[in-house]
Amino acid sequence: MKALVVDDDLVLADVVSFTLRRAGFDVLLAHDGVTALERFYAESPGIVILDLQLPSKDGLEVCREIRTKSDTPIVMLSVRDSDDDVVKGLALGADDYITKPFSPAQLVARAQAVLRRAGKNPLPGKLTFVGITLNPDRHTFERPDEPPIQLTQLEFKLMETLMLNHEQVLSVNTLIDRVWGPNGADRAMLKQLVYRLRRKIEPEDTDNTVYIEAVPGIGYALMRRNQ
Amino acid sequence: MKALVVDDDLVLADVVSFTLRRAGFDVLLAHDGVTALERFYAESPGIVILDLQLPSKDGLEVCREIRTKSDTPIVMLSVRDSDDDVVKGLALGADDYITKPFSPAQLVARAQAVLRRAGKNPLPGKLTFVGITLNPDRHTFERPDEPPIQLTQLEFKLMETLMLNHEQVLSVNTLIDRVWGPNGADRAMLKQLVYRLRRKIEPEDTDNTVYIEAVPGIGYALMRRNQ
DNA sequence: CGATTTTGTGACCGTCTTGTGACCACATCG
DNA sequence: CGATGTGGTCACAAGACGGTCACAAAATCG
Repeated sequence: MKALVVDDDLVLADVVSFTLRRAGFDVLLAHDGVTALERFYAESPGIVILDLQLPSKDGLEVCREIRTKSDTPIVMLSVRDSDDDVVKGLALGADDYITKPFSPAQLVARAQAVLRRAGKNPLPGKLTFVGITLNPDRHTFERPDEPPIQLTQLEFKLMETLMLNHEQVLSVNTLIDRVWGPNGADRAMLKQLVYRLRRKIEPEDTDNTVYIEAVPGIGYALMRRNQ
Repeated sequence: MKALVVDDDLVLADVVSFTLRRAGFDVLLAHDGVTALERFYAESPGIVILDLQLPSKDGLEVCREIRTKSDTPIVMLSVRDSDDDVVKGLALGADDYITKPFSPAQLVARAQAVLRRAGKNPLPGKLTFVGITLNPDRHTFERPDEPPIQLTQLEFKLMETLMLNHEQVLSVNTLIDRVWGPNGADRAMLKQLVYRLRRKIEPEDTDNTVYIEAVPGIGYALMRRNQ
Protein backbone atom coordinates (compact mmCIF):
# COMPACT_ATOMS: atom_id res chain seq x y z
CA MET A 1 0.00 0.00 0.00
CA LYS A 2 1.58 3.26 -1.16
CA ALA A 3 1.11 6.41 0.89
CA LEU A 4 1.92 9.84 -0.49
CA VAL A 5 3.08 12.26 2.19
CA VAL A 6 2.88 15.93 1.26
CA ASP A 7 4.54 18.34 3.67
CA ASP A 8 6.94 21.21 3.25
CA ASP A 9 8.35 20.72 6.73
CA LEU A 10 11.21 18.37 5.98
CA VAL A 11 11.64 17.16 9.51
CA LEU A 12 7.98 16.48 10.03
CA ALA A 13 7.69 14.75 6.68
CA ASP A 14 10.59 12.57 7.65
CA VAL A 15 9.00 11.60 10.93
CA VAL A 16 5.67 10.88 9.31
CA SER A 17 7.18 8.76 6.60
CA PHE A 18 9.26 6.84 9.10
CA THR A 19 6.18 6.11 11.15
CA LEU A 20 4.16 5.01 8.17
CA ARG A 21 6.94 2.79 6.90
CA ARG A 22 7.10 1.04 10.21
CA ALA A 23 3.38 0.42 9.91
CA GLY A 24 3.89 -1.30 6.59
CA PHE A 25 3.23 1.51 4.15
CA ASP A 26 5.33 2.21 1.11
CA VAL A 27 5.94 5.92 1.47
CA LEU A 28 6.35 8.54 -1.26
CA LEU A 29 7.29 12.11 -0.42
CA ALA A 30 6.47 15.50 -1.87
CA HIS A 31 7.34 18.87 -0.40
CA ASP A 32 5.07 21.14 -2.40
CA GLY A 33 1.75 20.99 -4.12
CA VAL A 34 2.93 20.72 -7.69
CA THR A 35 5.24 17.79 -7.18
CA ALA A 36 2.58 16.25 -4.98
CA LEU A 37 0.20 16.11 -7.91
CA GLU A 38 2.94 14.88 -10.20
CA ARG A 39 3.82 12.05 -7.90
CA PHE A 40 0.17 11.32 -7.35
CA TYR A 41 -0.46 10.79 -11.04
CA ALA A 42 2.80 8.93 -11.55
CA GLU A 43 2.49 6.50 -8.67
CA SER A 44 -1.20 6.22 -7.81
CA PRO A 45 -0.84 5.94 -4.05
CA GLY A 46 -3.60 4.29 -2.04
CA ILE A 47 -3.77 7.12 0.44
CA VAL A 48 -2.56 10.71 0.70
CA ILE A 49 -1.34 12.45 3.86
CA LEU A 50 -1.62 16.13 3.07
CA ASP A 51 -0.41 19.17 4.96
CA LEU A 52 -2.62 22.19 4.43
CA GLN A 53 0.14 24.78 4.38
CA LEU A 54 2.14 24.27 1.26
CA PRO A 55 4.31 26.37 -1.04
CA SER A 56 3.52 26.66 -4.73
CA LYS A 57 0.04 25.27 -4.37
CA ASP A 58 -2.28 25.31 -1.39
CA GLY A 59 -3.20 22.07 0.31
CA LEU A 60 -6.87 22.66 -0.26
CA GLU A 61 -6.26 23.03 -3.97
CA VAL A 62 -4.28 19.84 -4.07
CA CYS A 63 -7.08 18.17 -2.20
CA ARG A 64 -9.64 19.32 -4.66
CA GLU A 65 -7.65 18.37 -7.70
CA ILE A 66 -6.99 14.90 -6.40
CA ARG A 67 -10.64 14.52 -5.58
CA THR A 68 -11.76 15.49 -9.06
CA LYS A 69 -9.64 12.74 -10.51
CA SER A 70 -10.12 9.92 -8.05
CA ASP A 71 -11.54 9.01 -4.69
CA THR A 72 -8.24 8.10 -3.10
CA PRO A 73 -8.54 8.61 0.66
CA ILE A 74 -7.01 11.84 1.95
CA VAL A 75 -5.94 12.60 5.50
CA MET A 76 -5.19 16.26 6.19
CA LEU A 77 -2.69 17.72 8.60
CA SER A 78 -3.38 21.17 9.96
CA VAL A 79 -1.84 23.32 12.63
CA ARG A 80 -4.58 25.69 13.48
CA ASP A 81 -7.38 24.40 15.56
CA SER A 82 -9.49 26.95 13.80
CA ASP A 83 -11.47 24.25 12.19
CA ASP A 84 -12.27 26.53 9.31
CA ASP A 85 -9.71 24.96 7.06
CA VAL A 86 -10.65 21.57 8.32
CA VAL A 87 -14.25 22.08 7.38
CA LYS A 88 -13.27 23.22 3.93
CA GLY A 89 -10.94 20.31 3.54
CA LEU A 90 -13.54 17.78 4.58
CA ALA A 91 -16.05 19.41 2.32
CA LEU A 92 -13.54 19.20 -0.51
CA GLY A 93 -13.46 15.50 -0.06
CA ALA A 94 -10.83 14.82 2.54
CA ASP A 95 -11.66 11.80 4.61
CA ASP A 96 -10.14 12.75 7.93
CA TYR A 97 -7.85 15.27 9.51
CA ILE A 98 -5.31 15.49 12.30
CA THR A 99 -4.28 18.67 14.04
CA LYS A 100 -0.64 19.14 14.90
CA PRO A 101 0.95 18.23 17.09
CA PHE A 102 -0.01 14.60 16.80
CA SER A 103 1.48 11.31 17.82
CA PRO A 104 2.73 8.87 15.21
CA ALA A 105 0.34 6.30 16.57
CA GLN A 106 -2.53 8.67 15.94
CA LEU A 107 -1.52 9.16 12.36
CA VAL A 108 -1.26 5.48 11.62
CA ALA A 109 -4.53 4.75 13.34
CA ARG A 110 -6.37 7.41 11.38
CA ALA A 111 -4.83 6.41 8.10
CA GLN A 112 -5.84 2.81 8.60
CA ALA A 113 -9.27 3.77 9.81
CA VAL A 114 -9.81 5.84 6.68
CA LEU A 115 -8.67 3.00 4.47
CA ARG A 116 -10.97 0.66 6.28
CA ARG A 117 -13.92 2.99 5.86
CA ALA A 118 -13.16 3.41 2.17
CA GLY A 119 -13.48 -0.31 1.84
CA LYS A 120 -10.10 -0.53 0.19
CA ASN A 121 -8.44 -3.08 2.32
CA PRO A 122 -5.25 -4.10 0.69
CA LEU A 123 -4.26 -5.42 4.00
CA PRO A 124 -7.60 -5.78 5.69
CA GLY A 125 -7.16 -2.14 6.64
CA LYS A 126 -7.43 -3.02 10.24
CA LEU A 127 -4.54 -2.91 12.60
CA THR A 128 -2.24 -5.81 11.86
CA PHE A 129 1.01 -7.10 13.24
CA VAL A 130 2.70 -10.36 12.24
CA GLY A 131 -0.49 -11.93 11.03
CA ILE A 132 -2.78 -10.99 13.87
CA THR A 133 -5.43 -8.38 13.42
CA LEU A 134 -7.33 -5.97 15.59
CA ASN A 135 -10.78 -5.19 14.23
CA PRO A 136 -11.94 -1.84 15.57
CA ASP A 137 -15.47 -2.25 14.23
CA ARG A 138 -16.27 -5.24 16.32
CA HIS A 139 -13.64 -4.93 19.00
CA THR A 140 -12.24 -8.28 18.13
CA PHE A 141 -8.81 -9.80 17.96
CA GLU A 142 -8.29 -12.14 15.04
CA ARG A 143 -5.73 -14.82 14.40
CA PRO A 144 -5.55 -16.55 11.02
CA ASP A 145 -7.76 -19.65 10.87
CA GLU A 146 -9.14 -18.99 14.33
CA PRO A 147 -12.48 -17.60 15.40
CA PRO A 148 -12.33 -13.94 16.43
CA ILE A 149 -11.88 -13.20 20.09
CA GLN A 150 -14.12 -10.56 21.59
CA LEU A 151 -12.28 -7.94 23.62
CA THR A 152 -13.79 -5.56 26.14
CA GLN A 153 -13.38 -1.83 25.77
CA LEU A 154 -10.41 -1.62 28.08
CA GLU A 155 -8.78 -4.73 26.71
CA PHE A 156 -9.17 -3.35 23.21
CA LYS A 157 -7.64 0.01 24.05
CA LEU A 158 -4.70 -1.66 25.69
CA MET A 159 -4.15 -4.04 22.79
CA GLU A 160 -4.48 -1.21 20.31
CA THR A 161 -1.87 0.83 22.11
CA LEU A 162 0.51 -2.10 22.32
CA MET A 163 0.07 -2.94 18.65
CA LEU A 164 0.54 0.62 17.50
CA ASN A 165 3.89 0.54 19.28
CA HIS A 166 4.78 -3.08 18.83
CA GLU A 167 8.16 -4.26 20.02
CA GLN A 168 8.50 -1.07 21.97
CA VAL A 169 8.32 -0.84 25.73
CA LEU A 170 5.58 1.45 26.97
CA SER A 171 5.73 2.77 30.51
CA VAL A 172 3.04 1.94 32.99
CA ASN A 173 1.96 5.54 33.11
CA THR A 174 1.73 5.81 29.35
CA LEU A 175 -0.43 2.74 29.15
CA ILE A 176 -2.69 3.89 31.95
CA ASP A 177 -3.06 7.20 30.21
CA ARG A 178 -3.99 5.63 26.89
CA VAL A 179 -6.47 3.19 28.37
CA TRP A 180 -8.13 5.16 31.14
CA GLY A 181 -7.20 8.69 30.19
CA PRO A 182 -5.75 11.26 32.57
CA ASN A 183 -6.46 10.71 36.26
CA GLY A 184 -6.98 7.12 35.30
CA ALA A 185 -6.39 4.02 37.30
CA ASP A 186 -3.44 2.75 39.31
CA ARG A 187 -0.77 0.16 38.59
CA ALA A 188 -2.83 -2.61 40.11
CA MET A 189 -5.59 -2.09 37.59
CA LEU A 190 -3.18 -2.21 34.68
CA LYS A 191 -1.63 -5.34 36.08
CA GLN A 192 -5.08 -6.86 36.24
CA LEU A 193 -5.96 -5.76 32.73
CA VAL A 194 -2.76 -7.17 31.31
CA TYR A 195 -3.55 -10.45 33.00
CA ARG A 196 -6.99 -10.57 31.47
CA LEU A 197 -5.78 -9.60 28.03
CA ARG A 198 -3.09 -12.26 28.17
CA ARG A 199 -5.60 -14.96 28.94
CA LYS A 200 -7.47 -14.03 25.80
CA ILE A 201 -4.60 -13.66 23.37
CA GLU A 202 -2.08 -16.13 24.78
CA PRO A 203 -3.95 -19.36 25.28
CA GLU A 204 -1.54 -22.17 26.13
CA ASP A 205 -2.65 -24.61 23.48
CA THR A 206 -2.08 -22.46 20.42
CA ASP A 207 1.30 -21.47 19.12
CA ASN A 208 0.72 -17.79 19.68
CA THR A 209 2.78 -15.55 17.52
CA VAL A 210 2.71 -12.56 19.80
CA TYR A 211 2.88 -12.09 23.54
CA ILE A 212 2.95 -9.34 26.10
CA GLU A 213 6.28 -8.98 27.80
CA ALA A 214 6.77 -7.25 31.12
CA VAL A 215 9.84 -5.11 31.57
CA PRO A 216 10.30 -4.84 35.35
CA GLY A 217 10.22 -1.32 36.64
CA ILE A 218 9.31 0.09 33.24
CA GLY A 219 6.21 -1.28 31.60
CA TYR A 220 5.07 -3.68 28.93
CA ALA A 221 5.69 -4.41 25.27
CA LEU A 222 4.01 -6.51 22.61
CA MET A 223 6.60 -8.88 21.20
CA ARG A 224 6.68 -11.43 18.44
CA ARG A 225 7.72 -14.94 19.37
CA ASN A 226 11.09 -15.54 17.82
CA GLN A 227 11.16 -18.42 15.35
CA MET B 1 -33.18 17.52 -9.26
CA LYS B 2 -32.26 21.06 -8.28
CA ALA B 3 -30.51 21.71 -4.97
CA LEU B 4 -30.18 25.18 -3.50
CA VAL B 5 -27.03 25.61 -1.44
CA VAL B 6 -27.05 28.58 0.95
CA ASP B 7 -23.75 29.43 2.60
CA ASP B 8 -21.79 32.63 3.03
CA ASP B 9 -18.50 30.81 3.10
CA LEU B 10 -17.61 30.88 -0.57
CA VAL B 11 -15.11 28.09 -0.46
CA LEU B 12 -17.34 25.79 1.52
CA ALA B 13 -20.29 26.55 -0.71
CA ASP B 14 -18.16 25.79 -3.70
CA VAL B 15 -17.11 22.53 -2.31
CA VAL B 16 -20.57 21.49 -1.26
CA SER B 17 -21.92 22.28 -4.68
CA PHE B 18 -19.10 20.38 -6.28
CA THR B 19 -19.91 17.34 -4.20
CA LEU B 20 -23.60 17.52 -4.95
CA ARG B 21 -22.99 17.96 -8.66
CA ARG B 22 -20.87 14.86 -8.70
CA ALA B 23 -23.83 13.05 -7.12
CA GLY B 24 -26.08 14.19 -9.91
CA PHE B 25 -27.71 17.29 -8.47
CA ASP B 26 -28.26 20.48 -10.34
CA VAL B 27 -26.86 23.04 -7.92
CA LEU B 28 -27.93 26.66 -7.34
CA LEU B 29 -25.97 28.91 -5.03
CA ALA B 30 -26.82 31.73 -2.67
CA HIS B 31 -24.48 33.43 -0.23
CA ASP B 32 -26.96 35.27 1.96
CA GLY B 33 -30.49 34.88 3.20
CA VAL B 34 -32.19 37.37 0.95
CA THR B 35 -30.86 36.04 -2.31
CA ALA B 36 -31.49 32.56 -1.01
CA LEU B 37 -35.20 33.28 -0.82
CA GLU B 38 -35.15 35.00 -4.19
CA ARG B 39 -33.55 32.06 -5.87
CA PHE B 40 -35.83 29.71 -4.01
CA TYR B 41 -38.92 31.38 -5.41
CA ALA B 42 -37.42 31.77 -8.85
CA GLU B 43 -36.15 28.24 -9.30
CA SER B 44 -38.18 26.01 -7.00
CA PRO B 45 -35.37 23.66 -6.00
CA GLY B 46 -36.24 20.19 -4.82
CA ILE B 47 -34.05 20.45 -1.74
CA VAL B 48 -32.29 23.18 0.23
CA ILE B 49 -28.91 22.88 1.94
CA LEU B 50 -28.87 25.71 4.44
CA ASP B 51 -26.08 27.05 6.62
CA LEU B 52 -27.36 28.51 9.85
CA GLN B 53 -24.89 31.39 10.05
CA LEU B 54 -25.79 33.83 7.32
CA PRO B 55 -25.46 37.55 6.69
CA SER B 56 -28.49 39.73 5.91
CA LYS B 57 -30.93 37.16 7.09
CA ASP B 58 -30.48 34.42 9.64
CA GLY B 59 -30.59 30.80 8.53
CA LEU B 60 -33.41 30.10 10.93
CA GLU B 61 -35.49 32.85 9.40
CA VAL B 62 -34.86 31.55 5.93
CA CYS B 63 -35.86 28.13 7.12
CA ARG B 64 -39.09 29.42 8.56
CA GLU B 65 -40.02 31.42 5.50
CA ILE B 66 -39.39 28.54 3.16
CA ARG B 67 -41.40 26.27 5.37
CA THR B 68 -44.40 28.60 5.43
CA LYS B 69 -44.55 28.53 1.66
CA SER B 70 -43.72 24.95 0.81
CA ASP B 71 -42.60 21.67 2.18
CA THR B 72 -39.38 21.48 0.23
CA PRO B 73 -36.91 19.38 2.21
CA ILE B 74 -34.30 21.37 4.13
CA VAL B 75 -30.97 20.09 5.38
CA MET B 76 -29.22 22.41 7.82
CA LEU B 77 -25.49 22.86 8.30
CA SER B 78 -24.31 23.94 11.72
CA VAL B 79 -21.15 24.01 13.72
CA ARG B 80 -20.91 21.57 16.51
CA ASP B 81 -22.02 22.70 19.97
CA SER B 82 -24.83 24.83 18.68
CA ASP B 83 -27.39 22.25 19.64
CA ASP B 84 -29.72 25.06 20.43
CA ASP B 85 -29.91 26.26 16.85
CA VAL B 86 -30.31 22.75 15.60
CA VAL B 87 -33.28 22.19 17.85
CA LYS B 88 -34.83 25.44 16.72
CA GLY B 89 -34.23 24.60 13.11
CA LEU B 90 -35.77 21.19 13.40
CA ALA B 91 -38.70 22.73 15.21
CA LEU B 92 -39.06 25.20 12.37
CA GLY B 93 -39.44 22.35 9.97
CA ALA B 94 -35.98 21.43 8.79
CA ASP B 95 -35.78 17.79 7.77
CA ASP B 96 -32.27 16.96 8.82
CA TYR B 97 -29.06 18.55 9.92
CA ILE B 98 -25.35 17.94 9.66
CA THR B 99 -22.73 19.28 12.03
CA LYS B 100 -19.47 20.56 10.67
CA PRO B 101 -17.06 19.23 9.96
CA PHE B 102 -18.78 16.65 7.80
CA SER B 103 -17.72 14.42 4.98
CA PRO B 104 -19.10 14.91 1.49
CA ALA B 105 -20.36 11.36 1.49
CA GLN B 106 -22.41 12.16 4.57
CA LEU B 107 -23.93 15.18 2.95
CA VAL B 108 -24.98 13.32 -0.15
CA ALA B 109 -26.30 10.40 1.85
CA ARG B 110 -28.38 12.67 4.06
CA ALA B 111 -29.71 14.69 1.18
CA GLN B 112 -30.77 11.57 -0.64
CA ALA B 113 -32.26 10.07 2.50
CA VAL B 114 -34.31 13.20 3.09
CA LEU B 115 -35.53 13.20 -0.49
CA ARG B 116 -36.36 9.57 -0.29
CA ARG B 117 -38.32 10.12 2.90
CA ALA B 118 -40.13 13.04 1.36
CA GLY B 119 -41.26 10.67 -1.34
CA LYS B 120 -39.75 12.84 -4.02
CA ASN B 121 -37.17 10.60 -5.41
CA PRO B 122 -36.17 11.18 -8.94
CA LEU B 123 -32.83 9.89 -7.76
CA PRO B 124 -31.57 6.60 -6.41
CA GLY B 125 -34.33 4.46 -5.08
CA LYS B 126 -35.34 2.48 -2.13
CA LEU B 127 -32.75 1.35 0.28
CA THR B 128 -31.77 -2.25 -0.23
CA PHE B 129 -29.28 -4.56 1.41
CA VAL B 130 -28.81 -8.26 0.67
CA GLY B 131 -32.24 -8.67 -0.76
CA ILE B 132 -34.23 -6.83 1.84
CA THR B 133 -35.76 -3.47 1.07
CA LEU B 134 -36.80 -0.44 3.04
CA ASN B 135 -39.70 1.38 1.48
CA PRO B 136 -39.72 5.02 2.57
CA ASP B 137 -43.12 5.76 1.11
CA ARG B 138 -45.01 3.31 3.22
CA HIS B 139 -42.49 2.90 6.02
CA THR B 140 -42.33 -0.78 5.37
CA PHE B 141 -39.66 -3.40 5.49
CA GLU B 142 -39.82 -5.97 2.72
CA ARG B 143 -38.32 -9.39 2.41
CA PRO B 144 -38.50 -11.31 -0.86
CA ASP B 145 -41.59 -13.54 -1.07
CA GLU B 146 -42.90 -12.21 2.23
CA PRO B 147 -45.60 -9.69 2.99
CA PRO B 148 -44.24 -6.23 3.88
CA ILE B 149 -43.80 -5.43 7.53
CA GLN B 150 -45.10 -2.09 8.77
CA LEU B 151 -42.59 -0.07 10.79
CA THR B 152 -43.27 2.89 13.03
CA GLN B 153 -41.49 6.19 12.48
CA LEU B 154 -38.79 5.51 15.03
CA GLU B 155 -38.31 1.95 13.95
CA PHE B 156 -37.95 3.14 10.38
CA LYS B 157 -35.37 5.78 11.20
CA LEU B 158 -33.35 3.27 13.15
CA MET B 159 -33.52 0.69 10.38
CA GLU B 160 -32.65 3.31 7.80
CA THR B 161 -29.60 4.39 9.73
CA LEU B 162 -28.45 0.83 10.23
CA MET B 163 -28.93 0.01 6.57
CA LEU B 164 -27.11 3.11 5.39
CA ASN B 165 -24.16 1.86 7.40
CA HIS B 166 -24.65 -1.86 7.14
CA GLU B 167 -22.03 -4.12 8.63
CA GLN B 168 -20.61 -1.22 10.55
CA VAL B 169 -21.01 -0.70 14.25
CA LEU B 170 -22.73 2.54 15.14
CA SER B 171 -22.31 3.93 18.61
CA VAL B 172 -25.27 4.30 20.88
CA ASN B 173 -24.94 8.07 20.77
CA THR B 174 -24.83 8.15 16.99
CA LEU B 175 -27.96 6.07 16.75
CA ILE B 176 -29.80 8.16 19.31
CA ASP B 177 -28.80 11.27 17.42
CA ARG B 178 -30.03 9.89 14.12
CA VAL B 179 -33.33 8.64 15.47
CA TRP B 180 -34.34 11.25 18.03
CA GLY B 181 -32.11 14.16 17.08
CA PRO B 182 -29.99 16.18 19.49
CA ASN B 183 -30.99 16.11 23.13
CA GLY B 184 -32.77 12.94 22.24
CA ALA B 185 -33.46 9.95 24.34
CA ASP B 186 -31.29 7.85 26.62
CA ARG B 187 -29.75 4.43 26.23
CA ALA B 188 -32.80 2.76 27.69
CA MET B 189 -35.00 4.07 24.92
CA LEU B 190 -32.67 2.85 22.23
CA LYS B 191 -32.50 -0.52 23.90
CA GLN B 192 -36.27 -0.64 23.84
CA LEU B 193 -36.47 0.43 20.22
CA VAL B 194 -33.93 -2.15 19.14
CA TYR B 195 -35.97 -4.77 20.94
CA ARG B 196 -39.12 -3.75 19.11
CA LEU B 197 -37.42 -3.55 15.74
CA ARG B 198 -35.89 -6.97 16.24
CA ARG B 199 -39.24 -8.54 16.92
CA LYS B 200 -40.42 -7.26 13.59
CA ILE B 201 -37.46 -8.09 11.41
CA GLU B 202 -36.07 -11.15 13.13
CA PRO B 203 -38.98 -13.50 13.61
CA GLU B 204 -37.80 -16.91 14.76
CA ASP B 205 -39.54 -18.97 12.13
CA THR B 206 -38.13 -17.32 9.03
CA ASP B 207 -34.57 -17.70 7.87
CA ASN B 208 -33.81 -14.03 8.30
CA THR B 209 -30.97 -12.82 6.16
CA VAL B 210 -30.08 -9.87 8.33
CA TYR B 211 -29.99 -9.26 12.04
CA ILE B 212 -29.07 -6.58 14.50
CA GLU B 213 -25.96 -7.34 16.46
CA ALA B 214 -25.08 -5.71 19.74
CA VAL B 215 -21.44 -4.87 20.34
CA PRO B 216 -21.13 -4.56 24.11
CA GLY B 217 -20.05 -1.16 25.25
CA ILE B 218 -20.16 0.27 21.72
CA GLY B 219 -23.44 0.06 19.91
CA TYR B 220 -25.24 -1.93 17.26
CA ALA B 221 -24.69 -3.06 13.69
CA LEU B 222 -26.84 -4.55 10.98
CA MET B 223 -25.21 -7.78 9.92
CA ARG B 224 -25.88 -10.37 7.27
CA ARG B 225 -26.21 -13.93 8.44
CA ASN B 226 -23.10 -16.04 8.03
CA GLN B 227 -21.76 -16.07 4.50
C1' DC C 1 -65.22 11.68 21.18
C1' DG C 2 -63.36 6.81 22.08
C1' DA C 3 -60.27 3.16 20.35
C1' DT C 4 -55.97 1.87 18.84
C1' DT C 5 -51.27 2.46 18.03
C1' DT C 6 -47.03 4.39 19.20
C1' DT C 7 -43.82 5.97 22.41
C1' DG C 8 -41.80 6.61 26.93
C1' DT C 9 -40.71 4.85 31.68
C1' DG C 10 -39.57 1.72 35.08
C1' DA C 11 -38.50 -2.78 36.64
C1' DC C 12 -36.39 -7.38 36.60
C1' DC C 13 -32.90 -10.73 35.43
C1' DG C 14 -28.82 -12.99 33.79
C1' DT C 15 -24.47 -11.93 32.14
C1' DC C 16 -20.31 -9.57 31.42
C1' DT C 17 -17.10 -5.98 32.80
C1' DT C 18 -14.57 -3.64 36.02
C1' DG C 19 -12.57 -2.42 40.34
C1' DT C 20 -10.56 -4.03 44.74
C1' DG C 21 -8.09 -6.73 47.97
C1' DA C 22 -5.51 -10.67 48.90
C1' DC C 23 -1.85 -13.99 48.29
C1' DC C 24 2.36 -15.78 46.34
C1' DA C 25 6.95 -15.84 44.08
C1' DC C 26 10.76 -13.29 43.16
C1' DA C 27 14.14 -9.71 43.12
C1' DT C 28 16.55 -5.72 45.19
C1' DC C 29 18.64 -3.28 48.81
C1' DG C 30 19.73 -1.43 53.30
C1' DC D 1 18.75 -11.10 57.21
C1' DG D 2 14.17 -8.86 56.71
C1' DA D 3 11.84 -4.94 54.51
C1' DT D 4 10.24 -3.46 50.38
C1' DG D 5 8.66 -3.32 45.68
C1' DT D 6 7.74 -5.91 41.63
C1' DG D 7 4.69 -8.82 38.61
C1' DG D 8 1.34 -12.84 38.27
C1' DT D 9 -2.78 -15.13 39.87
C1' DC D 10 -7.11 -15.56 42.02
C1' DA D 11 -11.68 -14.64 44.22
C1' DC D 12 -15.22 -11.65 45.03
C1' DA D 13 -18.36 -7.65 44.81
C1' DA D 14 -20.21 -3.59 42.70
C1' DG D 15 -21.66 -1.93 38.70
C1' DA D 16 -22.82 -1.68 33.78
C1' DC D 17 -24.91 -3.73 30.05
C1' DG D 18 -28.30 -5.96 27.12
C1' DG D 19 -32.76 -8.38 26.69
C1' DT D 20 -37.37 -8.76 28.16
C1' DC D 21 -41.70 -7.46 30.01
C1' DA D 22 -45.57 -4.69 31.82
C1' DC D 23 -47.75 -0.53 32.01
C1' DA D 24 -48.66 4.44 31.51
C1' DA D 25 -48.50 8.60 28.69
C1' DA D 26 -48.95 10.48 24.24
C1' DA D 27 -50.10 10.53 19.61
C1' DT D 28 -52.95 8.96 15.96
C1' DC D 29 -57.12 7.80 13.64
C1' DG D 30 -61.87 6.76 12.59
